[in-house]
Amino acid sequence: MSKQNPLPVIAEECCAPLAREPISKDDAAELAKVLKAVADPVRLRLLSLIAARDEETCVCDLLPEFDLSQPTISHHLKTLREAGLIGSERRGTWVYSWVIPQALDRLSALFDTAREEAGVR
Amino acid sequence: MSKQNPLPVIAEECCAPLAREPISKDDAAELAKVLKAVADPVRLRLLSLIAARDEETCVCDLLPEFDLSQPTISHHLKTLREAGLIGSERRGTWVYSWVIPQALDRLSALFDTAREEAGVR
DNA sequence: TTCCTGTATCGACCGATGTCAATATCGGCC
DNA sequence: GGCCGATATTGACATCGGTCGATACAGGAA
Repeated sequence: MSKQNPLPVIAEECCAPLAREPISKDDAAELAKVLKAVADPVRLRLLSLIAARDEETCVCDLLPEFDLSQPTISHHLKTLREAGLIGSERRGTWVYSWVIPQALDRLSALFDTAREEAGVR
Repeated sequence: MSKQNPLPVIAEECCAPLAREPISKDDAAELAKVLKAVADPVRLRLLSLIAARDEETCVCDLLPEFDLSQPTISHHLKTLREAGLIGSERRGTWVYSWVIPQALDRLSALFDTAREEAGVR
Protein backbone atom coordinates (compact mmCIF):
# COMPACT_ATOMS: atom_id res chain seq x y z
CA MET A 1 0.00 0.00 0.00
CA SER A 2 1.09 3.57 -0.09
CA LYS A 3 0.30 6.80 1.58
CA GLN A 4 0.24 8.66 -1.71
CA ASN A 5 0.04 7.45 -5.24
CA PRO A 6 2.84 4.92 -5.68
CA LEU A 7 3.40 5.48 -9.38
CA PRO A 8 2.49 9.11 -9.94
CA VAL A 9 2.01 8.80 -13.66
CA ILE A 10 1.10 12.43 -13.82
CA ALA A 11 3.94 14.04 -12.00
CA GLU A 12 3.03 17.58 -12.77
CA GLU A 13 1.53 19.63 -15.55
CA CYS A 14 1.50 18.25 -19.02
CA CYS A 15 0.24 19.37 -22.34
CA ALA A 16 -2.22 21.96 -23.44
CA PRO A 17 -5.80 21.07 -24.37
CA LEU A 18 -6.06 18.58 -27.24
CA ALA A 19 -7.69 21.20 -29.41
CA ARG A 20 -4.98 23.81 -28.93
CA GLU A 21 -2.07 22.07 -30.59
CA PRO A 22 -1.18 18.55 -31.67
CA ILE A 23 -0.13 16.55 -28.65
CA SER A 24 3.33 14.96 -28.66
CA LYS A 25 3.87 11.22 -28.85
CA ASP A 26 5.21 11.08 -25.32
CA ASP A 27 2.38 13.12 -23.87
CA ALA A 28 -0.12 11.01 -25.75
CA ALA A 29 1.39 7.82 -24.34
CA GLU A 30 1.35 9.13 -20.79
CA LEU A 31 -2.16 10.54 -21.00
CA ALA A 32 -3.44 7.33 -22.54
CA LYS A 33 -2.36 5.49 -19.39
CA VAL A 34 -4.43 7.77 -17.21
CA LEU A 35 -7.38 7.64 -19.59
CA LYS A 36 -7.23 3.85 -19.71
CA ALA A 37 -7.62 3.92 -15.95
CA VAL A 38 -10.92 5.79 -16.19
CA ALA A 39 -12.11 4.04 -19.35
CA ASP A 40 -13.88 1.28 -17.45
CA PRO A 41 -17.41 1.35 -16.06
CA VAL A 42 -16.41 -0.12 -12.73
CA ARG A 43 -13.52 2.28 -12.21
CA LEU A 44 -15.65 5.23 -13.30
CA ARG A 45 -18.19 4.34 -10.64
CA LEU A 46 -15.50 3.76 -8.04
CA LEU A 47 -13.94 7.11 -8.83
CA SER A 48 -17.32 8.81 -8.71
CA LEU A 49 -18.31 7.15 -5.45
CA ILE A 50 -15.06 8.28 -3.87
CA ALA A 51 -15.10 11.75 -5.42
CA ALA A 52 -18.69 12.52 -4.53
CA ARG A 53 -17.98 12.22 -0.80
CA ASP A 54 -16.77 14.95 1.40
CA GLU A 55 -14.73 12.50 3.43
CA GLU A 56 -12.41 9.67 2.65
CA THR A 57 -14.10 6.48 1.61
CA CYS A 58 -13.58 3.08 3.21
CA VAL A 59 -13.08 0.23 0.77
CA CYS A 60 -15.60 -1.69 2.86
CA ASP A 61 -18.25 0.84 1.82
CA LEU A 62 -17.44 0.42 -1.85
CA LEU A 63 -17.69 -3.36 -2.03
CA PRO A 64 -21.46 -3.65 -1.51
CA GLU A 65 -22.04 -1.26 -4.42
CA PHE A 66 -20.82 -3.86 -6.90
CA ASP A 67 -21.66 -7.43 -7.86
CA LEU A 68 -17.97 -8.20 -8.12
CA SER A 69 -15.52 -10.10 -5.99
CA GLN A 70 -13.39 -8.33 -3.43
CA PRO A 71 -10.15 -9.08 -5.33
CA THR A 72 -11.62 -7.50 -8.45
CA ILE A 73 -12.49 -4.28 -6.65
CA SER A 74 -9.09 -4.26 -5.03
CA HIS A 75 -7.52 -4.64 -8.46
CA HIS A 76 -9.50 -1.73 -9.88
CA LEU A 77 -8.59 0.48 -6.95
CA LYS A 78 -4.94 -0.35 -7.53
CA THR A 79 -5.31 0.70 -11.15
CA LEU A 80 -6.80 4.05 -10.13
CA ARG A 81 -4.03 4.49 -7.57
CA GLU A 82 -1.24 3.73 -10.02
CA ALA A 83 -2.75 6.20 -12.47
CA GLY A 84 -2.47 8.90 -9.83
CA LEU A 85 -6.21 9.42 -9.67
CA ILE A 86 -6.73 8.41 -6.05
CA GLY A 87 -4.69 8.04 -2.91
CA SER A 88 -5.13 5.35 -0.26
CA GLU A 89 -4.09 4.82 3.30
CA ARG A 90 -4.55 2.02 5.76
CA ARG A 91 -5.84 3.04 9.16
CA GLY A 92 -6.09 0.11 11.44
CA THR A 93 -8.06 -2.64 9.79
CA TRP A 94 -9.55 -0.52 7.05
CA VAL A 95 -8.20 1.23 3.99
CA TYR A 96 -9.46 4.65 3.05
CA SER A 97 -9.30 6.33 -0.35
CA TRP A 98 -9.65 9.86 -1.66
CA VAL A 99 -9.46 11.47 -5.08
CA ILE A 100 -6.55 13.61 -6.19
CA PRO A 101 -8.30 16.67 -7.62
CA GLN A 102 -5.30 17.77 -9.70
CA ALA A 103 -5.55 14.58 -11.71
CA LEU A 104 -9.20 15.23 -12.55
CA ASP A 105 -8.43 18.85 -13.30
CA ARG A 106 -5.82 17.81 -15.84
CA LEU A 107 -8.27 15.59 -17.64
CA SER A 108 -10.88 18.32 -17.58
CA ALA A 109 -8.41 20.78 -19.08
CA LEU A 110 -7.30 18.27 -21.69
CA PHE A 111 -10.74 18.22 -23.29
CA ASP A 112 -11.28 21.93 -22.98
CA THR A 113 -12.33 23.44 -26.29
CA ALA A 114 -12.16 27.10 -25.34
CA ARG A 115 -10.51 28.79 -28.29
CA GLU A 116 -9.15 31.98 -26.74
CA GLU A 117 -5.93 32.72 -24.94
CA ALA A 118 -5.00 31.15 -21.63
CA GLY A 119 -1.64 29.48 -22.15
CA VAL A 120 -0.86 26.75 -19.67
CA ARG A 121 -1.57 29.25 -16.92
CA MET B 1 -18.96 6.09 -44.28
CA SER B 2 -21.32 8.57 -42.81
CA LYS B 3 -21.96 12.23 -42.94
CA GLN B 4 -22.31 12.45 -39.20
CA ASN B 5 -21.36 10.08 -36.47
CA PRO B 6 -22.94 6.73 -37.34
CA LEU B 7 -23.38 5.48 -33.80
CA PRO B 8 -23.87 8.61 -31.74
CA VAL B 9 -22.97 7.03 -28.44
CA ILE B 10 -23.46 10.34 -26.74
CA ALA B 11 -26.84 11.36 -27.99
CA GLU B 12 -27.25 14.33 -25.75
CA GLU B 13 -26.41 15.45 -22.28
CA CYS B 14 -25.57 12.87 -19.67
CA CYS B 15 -24.53 12.91 -16.10
CA ALA B 16 -23.16 15.53 -13.81
CA PRO B 17 -19.45 15.74 -13.02
CA LEU B 18 -18.05 12.60 -11.42
CA ALA B 19 -17.35 14.47 -8.24
CA ARG B 20 -20.87 15.83 -7.83
CA GLU B 21 -22.76 12.63 -7.30
CA PRO B 22 -22.19 8.91 -7.85
CA ILE B 23 -22.64 8.11 -11.50
CA SER B 24 -25.24 5.50 -12.46
CA LYS B 25 -24.35 2.12 -13.86
CA ASP B 26 -25.81 2.97 -17.26
CA ASP B 27 -24.07 6.31 -17.48
CA ALA B 28 -20.81 4.71 -16.43
CA ALA B 29 -21.13 2.09 -19.15
CA GLU B 30 -21.86 4.66 -21.81
CA LEU B 31 -19.13 7.03 -20.75
CA ALA B 32 -16.64 4.19 -20.56
CA LYS B 33 -17.21 3.57 -24.26
CA VAL B 34 -16.31 7.13 -25.12
CA LEU B 35 -13.35 7.14 -22.78
CA LYS B 36 -12.06 3.88 -24.25
CA ALA B 37 -12.04 5.63 -27.59
CA VAL B 38 -9.68 8.32 -26.33
CA ALA B 39 -7.65 6.01 -24.10
CA ASP B 40 -5.18 5.14 -26.80
CA PRO B 41 -2.05 7.10 -27.75
CA VAL B 42 -2.71 6.87 -31.47
CA ARG B 43 -6.32 7.99 -31.19
CA LEU B 44 -5.38 10.78 -28.79
CA ARG B 45 -2.93 12.11 -31.36
CA LEU B 46 -5.42 11.69 -34.18
CA LEU B 47 -8.03 13.57 -32.21
CA SER B 48 -5.56 16.28 -31.33
CA LEU B 49 -4.32 16.62 -34.90
CA ILE B 50 -7.87 17.01 -36.11
CA ALA B 51 -8.99 19.25 -33.27
CA ALA B 52 -6.05 21.61 -33.47
CA ARG B 53 -6.91 22.62 -37.01
CA ASP B 54 -9.26 25.38 -37.97
CA GLU B 55 -10.42 23.43 -41.00
CA GLU B 56 -11.43 19.88 -41.67
CA THR B 57 -8.60 17.42 -41.91
CA CYS B 58 -7.95 15.08 -44.81
CA VAL B 59 -7.12 11.51 -43.83
CA CYS B 60 -4.27 11.73 -46.31
CA ASP B 61 -2.68 14.40 -44.09
CA LEU B 62 -2.94 12.21 -41.02
CA LEU B 63 -1.29 9.09 -42.41
CA PRO B 64 2.26 10.47 -42.70
CA GLU B 65 2.15 11.46 -39.02
CA PHE B 66 2.24 7.83 -37.95
CA ASP B 67 4.42 4.78 -38.50
CA LEU B 68 1.34 2.65 -38.89
CA SER B 69 -0.40 1.03 -41.81
CA GLN B 70 -3.26 2.77 -43.58
CA PRO B 71 -5.82 0.18 -42.42
CA THR B 72 -4.77 0.72 -38.84
CA ILE B 73 -5.31 4.46 -39.03
CA SER B 74 -8.61 3.89 -40.77
CA HIS B 75 -9.63 1.57 -37.96
CA HIS B 76 -8.75 4.13 -35.29
CA LEU B 77 -10.67 6.84 -37.10
CA LYS B 78 -13.69 4.56 -37.22
CA THR B 79 -13.40 4.06 -33.47
CA LEU B 80 -13.38 7.81 -32.89
CA ARG B 81 -16.33 8.22 -35.24
CA GLU B 82 -18.41 5.53 -33.55
CA ALA B 83 -17.72 7.14 -30.20
CA GLY B 84 -19.21 10.36 -31.48
CA LEU B 85 -15.96 12.25 -31.11
CA ILE B 86 -15.43 13.11 -34.75
CA GLY B 87 -17.45 13.35 -37.93
CA SER B 88 -16.29 12.36 -41.39
CA GLU B 89 -17.38 13.02 -44.91
CA ARG B 90 -16.13 11.88 -48.27
CA ARG B 91 -15.63 14.63 -50.82
CA GLY B 92 -14.49 13.21 -54.08
CA THR B 93 -11.51 10.99 -53.59
CA TRP B 94 -10.68 12.19 -50.11
CA VAL B 95 -12.30 11.84 -46.72
CA TYR B 96 -12.33 14.77 -44.34
CA SER B 97 -12.79 14.70 -40.58
CA TRP B 98 -13.64 17.23 -37.90
CA VAL B 99 -14.13 17.07 -34.15
CA ILE B 100 -17.52 17.30 -32.50
CA PRO B 101 -16.93 19.91 -29.79
CA GLN B 102 -19.92 18.86 -27.71
CA ALA B 103 -18.32 15.46 -27.20
CA LEU B 104 -15.13 17.01 -25.86
CA ASP B 105 -17.12 19.43 -23.75
CA ARG B 106 -18.93 16.54 -22.11
CA LEU B 107 -15.68 14.88 -21.16
CA SER B 108 -14.29 18.14 -19.88
CA ALA B 109 -17.37 18.65 -17.73
CA LEU B 110 -17.23 15.08 -16.48
CA PHE B 111 -13.92 15.65 -14.75
CA ASP B 112 -14.82 19.09 -13.46
CA THR B 113 -14.14 19.35 -9.76
CA ALA B 114 -15.77 22.71 -9.10
CA ARG B 115 -17.72 22.23 -5.91
CA GLU B 116 -20.32 24.99 -6.14
CA GLU B 117 -23.72 25.11 -7.81
CA ALA B 118 -24.16 24.89 -11.55
CA GLY B 119 -26.61 22.12 -12.29
CA VAL B 120 -26.22 20.47 -15.67
CA ARG B 121 -26.32 23.72 -17.51
C1' DT C 1 0.02 -16.43 20.71
C1' DT C 2 -4.04 -17.59 18.16
C1' DC C 3 -8.09 -16.36 15.81
C1' DC C 4 -10.81 -13.35 12.88
C1' DT C 5 -11.92 -9.72 9.64
C1' DG C 6 -10.51 -6.58 5.96
C1' DT C 7 -7.55 -6.03 2.07
C1' DA C 8 -3.87 -7.42 -1.33
C1' DT C 9 -1.51 -10.67 -4.37
C1' DC C 10 -1.22 -14.74 -7.42
C1' DG C 11 -2.35 -17.64 -11.26
C1' DA C 12 -5.49 -18.93 -14.63
C1' DC C 13 -9.07 -18.23 -18.02
C1' DC C 14 -11.17 -15.88 -21.77
C1' DG C 15 -12.95 -12.14 -24.29
C1' DA C 16 -11.47 -7.57 -26.07
C1' DT C 17 -8.20 -4.88 -28.75
C1' DG C 18 -4.22 -3.16 -31.80
C1' DT C 19 -1.81 -4.45 -35.70
C1' DC C 20 -0.91 -6.19 -40.30
C1' DA C 21 -1.39 -8.08 -45.25
C1' DA C 22 -4.74 -8.93 -48.51
C1' DT C 23 -8.58 -7.40 -50.64
C1' DA C 24 -12.76 -4.69 -51.53
C1' DT C 25 -15.01 -0.27 -52.49
C1' DC C 26 -15.54 4.41 -53.89
C1' DG C 27 -14.81 8.29 -57.21
C1' DG C 28 -12.39 10.66 -60.55
C1' DC C 29 -10.19 10.46 -64.98
C1' DC C 30 -8.85 8.79 -69.54
C1' DG D 1 -16.04 1.06 -70.19
C1' DG D 2 -11.27 0.33 -67.63
C1' DC D 3 -7.58 2.03 -64.76
C1' DC D 4 -5.81 4.28 -60.65
C1' DG D 5 -5.26 6.44 -56.18
C1' DA D 6 -7.62 7.05 -51.58
C1' DT D 7 -10.02 4.83 -48.04
C1' DA D 8 -12.60 0.84 -45.87
C1' DT D 9 -13.28 -3.96 -44.72
C1' DT D 10 -11.83 -8.63 -43.72
C1' DG D 11 -9.38 -12.25 -41.39
C1' DA D 12 -5.58 -13.65 -38.71
C1' DC D 13 -2.46 -13.08 -35.02
C1' DA D 14 -0.52 -11.69 -30.55
C1' DT D 15 -1.10 -9.13 -26.62
C1' DC D 16 -3.78 -6.87 -23.14
C1' DG D 17 -7.22 -6.63 -19.56
C1' DG D 18 -11.28 -7.93 -16.42
C1' DT D 19 -12.70 -11.53 -13.67
C1' DC D 20 -12.48 -15.27 -10.42
C1' DG D 21 -10.94 -18.68 -6.62
C1' DA D 22 -7.27 -19.57 -3.71
C1' DT D 23 -4.21 -17.73 -0.79
C1' DA D 24 -1.21 -14.38 1.61
C1' DC D 25 -0.80 -10.41 4.54
C1' DA D 26 -2.07 -6.76 8.06
C1' DG D 27 -3.77 -5.54 12.39
C1' DG D 28 -7.05 -5.68 16.25
C1' DA D 29 -9.06 -8.59 19.91
C1' DA D 30 -9.22 -12.31 23.06
